[in-house]
Amino acid sequence: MPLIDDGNEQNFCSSCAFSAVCLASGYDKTRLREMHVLVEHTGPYEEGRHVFREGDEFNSIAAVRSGTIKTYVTDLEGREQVLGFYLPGEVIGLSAISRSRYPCNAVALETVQLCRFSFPKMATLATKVPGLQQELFRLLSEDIGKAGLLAGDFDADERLAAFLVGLSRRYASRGFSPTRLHLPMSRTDIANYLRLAPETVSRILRRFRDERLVRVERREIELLDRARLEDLSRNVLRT
Amino acid sequence: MPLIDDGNEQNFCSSCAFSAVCLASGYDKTRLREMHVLVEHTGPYEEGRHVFREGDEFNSIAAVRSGTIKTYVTDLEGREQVLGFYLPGEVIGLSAISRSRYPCNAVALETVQLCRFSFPKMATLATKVPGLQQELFRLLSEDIGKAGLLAGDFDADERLAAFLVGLSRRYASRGFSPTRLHLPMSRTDIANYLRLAPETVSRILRRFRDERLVRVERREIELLDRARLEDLSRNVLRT
DNA sequence: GCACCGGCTTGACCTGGATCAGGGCGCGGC
DNA sequence: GCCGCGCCCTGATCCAGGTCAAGCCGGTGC
Repeated sequence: MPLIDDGNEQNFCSSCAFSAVCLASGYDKTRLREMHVLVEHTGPYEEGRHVFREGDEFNSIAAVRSGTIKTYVTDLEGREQVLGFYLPGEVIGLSAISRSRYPCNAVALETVQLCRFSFPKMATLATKVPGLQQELFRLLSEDIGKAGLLAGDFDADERLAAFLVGLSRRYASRGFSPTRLHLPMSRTDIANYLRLAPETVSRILRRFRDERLVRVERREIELLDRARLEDLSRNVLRT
Repeated sequence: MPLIDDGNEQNFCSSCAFSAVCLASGYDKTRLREMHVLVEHTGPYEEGRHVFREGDEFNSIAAVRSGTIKTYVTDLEGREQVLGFYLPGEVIGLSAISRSRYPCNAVALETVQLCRFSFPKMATLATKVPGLQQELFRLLSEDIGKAGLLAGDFDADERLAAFLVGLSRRYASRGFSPTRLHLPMSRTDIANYLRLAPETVSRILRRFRDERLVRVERREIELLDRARLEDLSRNVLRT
């Protein structure tokens, strides 16, 4: 895992959430070089390969460059509980800071490339670059809110609609189509994440199709009536 | 709201989560004075009074000194959703950082006294006191995990047991009895927080009582069989 | 081609917890 | 004392979504 191109600003990983920060706030040549030292492009992680496992020592957070990651824990009866999906541009590992061990497993759903950041070095740099500290606080705080979203007592329709709209927005904010999306995860994973049975996801997707809200073909989904879906999910997503 | 006793180290608010940090890490007279400037003791907030409301501009986080705070949001149909309870020593307002507005309401359940910290000033100070930055990162990261706890698909028994054990642990870590506890919130609030109906909470509490797991008298609870309760809640709390 | 396998769908049935309805009890006001 | 009001408890009924069982469909190996 070589350190990345240290002289060439053009090649500085453009999908990393932090590069923009570093460039935007108090950016200068010296600091850019400091950033380079603590960024490491890793991968590819093929489908099914773990990026980290519960209990592993925490040392770095990572931005997804390409592919999709699923995080999950297993309960004492061995059942899996999906905690989240991470798309390109999103940051993984933040919940590990407090206990200095990863509290969950992270596995690649599709071939994944990562931008890995040493967290201790990052924190040190953050004391010198206020914008970076801000960005870290922001990312952490944002995740607190996100985690609570699915905790509410919403019915299955609301959950699934919110899931689709959420994905759509996340893809859209990264420049992908907000209406045609490819689901990188299985129905079972979606169901598990939403705390529903796979059969329920299947049935509701069927109903959404009958009501012309979506078009579904295997893992390709087209959102036909975003307004209605947004409406269904407004209690979950809080606009 | 006067700034607090600036000269006297003995009087420095002992229940504030951050004072300890400041004292532990790179503590010196100058920095202690800096801490004082950004700490403000506020209150009392009588039962039912709001500490902040959804949409209020975010400027400070606060440690609870005494009393209990409930946070909640209201959905578009006006129904309340309880997000959490904050006991003495716990920090409130962290989820507001990312959007610079409070994303929820916070109301006093019993007369509350607060230690209020200007967050911008706090962040600035954190660039000078690495231990403080660490502590902030830790607090934020911790909350990410906490929020996810109740999101799992647990049954009503597991939820209620986890609630009781969780409270017990939190009180214990602040020096209160881990077995005899006073519930500052109503059954309705507990039910709402756990995403159950109040009737369900009542029935399960009844059953726990019949099974000699707890003794219940109005809002006073004694945990009679902690081992069994811990066991019931282990999937939720993950030990 | 065919057989197998894993992911998905569909139907029939069951159940945990919500909902509805009613009643008790402690506390404050008068 | 008595009344009224919140809060809490309890029983009867209902239903969203889970579970069980079976079939489908596309992809892969032979």
